[in-house]
Amino acid sequence: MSVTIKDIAQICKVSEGTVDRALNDRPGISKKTKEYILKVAKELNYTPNHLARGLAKGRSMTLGVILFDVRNPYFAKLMNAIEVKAREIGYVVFPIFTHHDPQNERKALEHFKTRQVDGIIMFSVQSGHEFEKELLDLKIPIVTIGNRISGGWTYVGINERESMKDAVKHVISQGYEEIIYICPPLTRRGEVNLYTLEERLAGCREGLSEMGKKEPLVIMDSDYIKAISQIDLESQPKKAIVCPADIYALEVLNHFKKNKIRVPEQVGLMGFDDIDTLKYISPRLCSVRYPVSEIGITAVNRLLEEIDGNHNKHLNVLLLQHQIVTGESL
Amino acid sequence: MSVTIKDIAQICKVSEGTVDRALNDRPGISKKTKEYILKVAKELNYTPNHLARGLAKGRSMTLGVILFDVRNPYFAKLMNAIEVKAREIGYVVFPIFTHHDPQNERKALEHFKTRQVDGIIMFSVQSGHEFEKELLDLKIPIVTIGNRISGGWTYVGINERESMKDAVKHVISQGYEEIIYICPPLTRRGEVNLYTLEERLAGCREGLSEMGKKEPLVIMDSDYIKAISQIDLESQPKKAIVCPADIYALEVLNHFKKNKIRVPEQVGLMGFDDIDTLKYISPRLCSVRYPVSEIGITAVNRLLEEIDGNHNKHLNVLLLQHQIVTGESL
DNA sequence: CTGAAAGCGCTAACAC
DNA sequence: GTGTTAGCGCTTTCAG
Repeated sequence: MSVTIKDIAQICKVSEGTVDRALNDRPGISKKTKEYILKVAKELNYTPNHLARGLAKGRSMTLGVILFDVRNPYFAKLMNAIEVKAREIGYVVFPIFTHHDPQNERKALEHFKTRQVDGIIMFSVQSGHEFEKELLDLKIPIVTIGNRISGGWTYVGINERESMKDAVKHVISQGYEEIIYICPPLTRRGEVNLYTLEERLAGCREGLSEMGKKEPLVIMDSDYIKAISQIDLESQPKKAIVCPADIYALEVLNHFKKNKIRVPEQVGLMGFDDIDTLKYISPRLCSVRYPVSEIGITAVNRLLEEIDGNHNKHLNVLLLQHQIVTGESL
Repeated sequence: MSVTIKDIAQICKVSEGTVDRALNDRPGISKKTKEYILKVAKELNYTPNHLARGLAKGRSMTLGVILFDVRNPYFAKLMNAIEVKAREIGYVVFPIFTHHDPQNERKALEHFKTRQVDGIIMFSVQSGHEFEKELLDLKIPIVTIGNRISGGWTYVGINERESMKDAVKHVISQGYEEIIYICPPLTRRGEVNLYTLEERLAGCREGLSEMGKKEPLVIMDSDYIKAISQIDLESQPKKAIVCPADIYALEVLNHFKKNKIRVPEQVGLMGFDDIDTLKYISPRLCSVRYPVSEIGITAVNRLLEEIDGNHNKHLNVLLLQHQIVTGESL
C-alpha cells in the first residue's frame, strides 16, 4: 500500500494531527517539527489521498463538464480552455460527451452526483421544467454555456440573437436580397434544448425585417444538401446561404465545389463560429467569431465563485463580444 | 447533506451492512428485506458516494488520460473514443492536456497518483530512464499510445515505421524522385519523446533506400514555410513534400495556394493521419489513414485487463492496420 | 439471514 | 505546540 499520514506519524513519533498541520501548513506547529515531518514525508515519497481528503472535507476538487462532442472543433477549444483553467486553480475535470443524447446527459448528471463533483459546466441537451427540477435536486452549482436553460442558472456565452442579426445585416449590406437559412437540428424541436439555434434563427428574422427584406427560407432537412440542390440559386434576386454553424457551411461549400457552383459569384455563403479549420479553406468563409476559450475560462471562474458562495446572484448572464469576420464567400 | 446508507438503515431499522447487501446485490439477504430497502432508497433518492466507496475499496473507477492537445483533431477523436468506451464500462476519465510540456506531464502524473486513478492512458511527452523510474514508482497500470516508452509498458498504435515506408513508396510510385520531409518537432531531440516522429522518419529513409532513391531532405525548422520557399521545387528531378502529420501539410498547402504553386503539377504533397478536415480541402490530400478510435478503445480495454491483472504480459504491443489514402495531391 | 464493528486516509474540534 | 478522538460514507469480516 501507499504511505499514509499514519506512517509518517509513527516514524516521526508525533500524532497524525501534527503531521496534518505540517503537510497542509496549518498554524500551531513549531518550525522544527514541521521541517522534520516534511523531510520524512519527502523521503517516503508521500502523496496525499484525494479520495480520503474529499470525503473528510466534503470537497472533491473536481468539476463535471458536459459537452456534445469534442470532435467538433468548437467544443475541443472549449474543452481545452476549461481543462487548463480548472487545473490552474487546483481542480481536475470529468468530461462527459452526450452526443446530443438526453439519456447520456441524464446519466452524466448522475455520475457527477455520485462522484461528488463540486460544480458542473454544462452545454445542455435538455430543457424544460422537469429537467430544471432534476438539476435543482442535484444541489450542485451549475454554470450553463451555449444552450441556456433558464434564469435559475448562470449563463456564459454571447448574445446569440444579436450576433446572428449582425451577421445577416452584413450579408444584406453585401447586396444580397434573399436568405436561405440552414439549420437541420430544428427538426428536433420540443425534444431537445435548442436555445442557441432558436435565438440565432430569431436574430436572422429580426435582421431581415429591420432591413426591410422578406422572411428567410428555412431549411431543416437533415439532408439539406439535397434540399439546396433543388433550389434555383441563381434566380434573381441575389441569394445567400446563411448557416448557424461553420460545419454546415463547409458541407454546402463542398457541394458547390462538386457542382461547379461558384461562391460568391453565383451564391453567397455565411457561416458561424469561425472555427480554426477555415484558414485552410478557400474561398475564405465569412463567419462570426467569438472568444470561445474565454467563454470556457469565464465559466470556470464563475463556477468557482458559485462553489465558494461569493458570486453576484443578480448578475448571472455573462455575455462576451462577437465579431463579424469578412471573407471571400460574400 | 445527502442521504446516506446510515439514513436508510435507521429508517428500515436494519444495519448498515444489510443496506449495503441490498444496494449492491450481495448475497446473504432475504428477498423481502432487500425489496423494502431498495424501495426506501428510491424514495429517499439515495445516490452512493463514490469517494467513500473508492476509499473503502481501494478502487476509484477512474482513468487518467494524458494527451497533447484536444484542439488537434487527431487527439479529439482519441479523446472521444476513450471517454465513451470508459464510461460504457463504468469508468470516468480525468483528461490532462500537456501541450508538449514535460512539466505538465509530471504534474499530471502526480495528480493521478493523489487522485487514486486505477489506470492511465498516456501519449507521453517524456522518455528515458529517469522517467521510466518515475512511472514505475507510481505503481499504477499504464498503457501508452502514440509515443512508445519502452517494453515495460503496453503500447497501442500502428507500425509507425512501416506506415511511413508505405507512404513514401506510394509517393515514389507516382513518379517522384526526391522527397522533402518536414518535421519541425525534431529540433527537440533529446528533450522530449519523439518515438512516433523518429520512427516515421526512419520509415521514410528505409522506403527511399529500398526504392533506390536518395536520402530525403529533412526540414526541421520551426519556420518550415520559409525554409520551403527557399527551395527550387520545380527543378528536376520531380519532388514531393512528405509530412508526418496532416497539419503540417495543410500549412504547406496554404503557402502554395498563396504563391500560386500548383499541387500536384509543380510539386507533390503527402500528409499523415487523414484527419476529418481533409474532406473540405482541395486538392484532396494524400494521407495515411489508421483507426484512431479503435486505438482509443483498444487502449481502454487493455488497460482494464491490466487493472484486473488478467492480461497477457508477453503480448504488450498492439498494432492496428494503416492504409494509404490516395488523393489529388500526388 | 442479519448485526456489530473495524477500517479506508484524512480533517477538525477540543483537550492538555 | 501537540495529542486525542470522532467523524466523512461505504465495505467487509466475523459473530450470532
